[in-house]
Amino acid sequence: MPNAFARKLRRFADFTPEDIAGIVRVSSQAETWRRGQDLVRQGERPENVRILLSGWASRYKVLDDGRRQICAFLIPGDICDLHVSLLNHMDHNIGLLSRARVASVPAAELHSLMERHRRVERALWCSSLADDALSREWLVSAGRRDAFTRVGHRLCEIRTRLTEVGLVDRNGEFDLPLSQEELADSLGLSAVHVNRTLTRLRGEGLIEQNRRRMRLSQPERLADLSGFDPAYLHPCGWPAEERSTLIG
Amino acid sequence: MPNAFARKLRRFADFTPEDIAGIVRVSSQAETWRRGQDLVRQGERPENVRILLSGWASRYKVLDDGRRQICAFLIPGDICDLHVSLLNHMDHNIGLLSRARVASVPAAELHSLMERHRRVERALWCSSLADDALSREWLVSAGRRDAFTRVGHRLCEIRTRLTEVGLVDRNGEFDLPLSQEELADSLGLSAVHVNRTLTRLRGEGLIEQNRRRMRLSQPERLADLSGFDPAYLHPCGWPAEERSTLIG
DNA sequence: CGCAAGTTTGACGCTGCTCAATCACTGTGG
DNA sequence: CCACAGTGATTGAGCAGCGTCAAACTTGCG
Repeated sequence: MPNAFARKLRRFADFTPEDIAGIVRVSSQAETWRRGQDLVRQGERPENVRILLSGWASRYKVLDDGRRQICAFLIPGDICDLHVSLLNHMDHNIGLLSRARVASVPAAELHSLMERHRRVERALWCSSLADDALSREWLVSAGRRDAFTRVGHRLCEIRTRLTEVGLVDRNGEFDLPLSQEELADSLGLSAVHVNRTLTRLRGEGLIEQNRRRMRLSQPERLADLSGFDPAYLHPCGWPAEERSTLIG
Repeated sequence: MPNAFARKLRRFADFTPEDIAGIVRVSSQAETWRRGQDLVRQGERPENVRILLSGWASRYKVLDDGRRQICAFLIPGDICDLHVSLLNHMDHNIGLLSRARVASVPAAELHSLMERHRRVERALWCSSLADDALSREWLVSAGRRDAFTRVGHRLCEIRTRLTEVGLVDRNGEFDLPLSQEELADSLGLSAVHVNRTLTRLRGEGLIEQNRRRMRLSQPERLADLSGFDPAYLHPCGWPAEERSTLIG
């Protein structure tokens, strides 16, 4: 599979080789960005749609007093903003959490791709819906889960998402390029409390870490303890029996 | 303006009379529902797109232990799920917070409307983007605002949304058909603490309530105190100077 | 080797939760 | 018309989860 973007979309549709070629063509112009840079800032009206080919990014907002809330993690294959051309301005920032390769596609080009390849269009909308579902689940965590289940649930979610794009290795290990503060800002917790919670998870034999590598030692048990049910990630855009009839 | 749905969409586009007629046609078949009924349940795959013509509804999820998180309020004119046909299942419930009139539109009919009236299609996507922005702001509240600013911010948001669809009267009063528990479940707080917070807001002369009528006595001050900036509601789908060139 | 950024740990206290009792309001049946 | 029940609002007491502050330690990087 040519690149992360195509790999991700394939989750939502059975593409023809022409579909794939179209996807790869629009996402071939990539630039390398550094950790800490902002792809887009609040209030801007970007010209292009950005696609993450490698590395992590986040949507985030900053309050008056400097507190920050990360609203989404973007991982390889994710589109940063499909709808750029419809908005009058960005209501949040998109910042890079690691070094990353980013493709920049003029909105018109993406729209024309969607016109010519309806399966691609459908896959893009599905992926956008999956993002909405993710966002709802983050709200449930922030609103109604305690620190322990919040952290556990988030780790399960990340592992599942990374698995889908082939970024979890045979041992179940994956790169997690997040500082504890960034994780905290995504969960609505303080960095100190995230630290204590990770320590506890480690102590209970649920996770193993060194450096920026992470492994969930007992994924099913952690999922159980933290109420993680991957259904909301919509692992497939539509029921298997309809895959062939609905597309095209 | 014929109905709440048309009134809402008009915010995002300059429609022709034919556009309006199309909108009204698809949303004319409405049924009355009672408070407490669920329009759609988690796990279902609904056939039709639902549109709220009057009354309030909520998207919500329930955790294993019975705790509930409301992820969105739907008010007159809102579409409950534009994307129903793309999903393999609902990842949340939609429940009615008050008696309501609900139109039920076959997905195919809505799609055909969108094909024939591109301004309507565009308005629908804009409204869907505005919902995403709302959802992000709820996450910011749940994650990073204290109880006082959380409640104040939510009240400002509700007032702004209701104003946009003409449901705030000359005195600034509006119907708020929410119990304190429902408000709490939307904010990630306990009902008791929401009660104390409302009492404080009342004590500071920021709000006035009786029964289910609400009035923000000093809207600007409350907005200021709670960090409410309506920009995220995307009051207009695109900049004014581009209204005429982008549509159609 | 040395600085900067990130992690870890402890102490302390506040915000917001839980439990529980009381009060107010609305609708119901006798 | 009134007693009664059920739902929601209000208030108090007690407490715990999590935040803040601060210091020590570790790791990454030039």
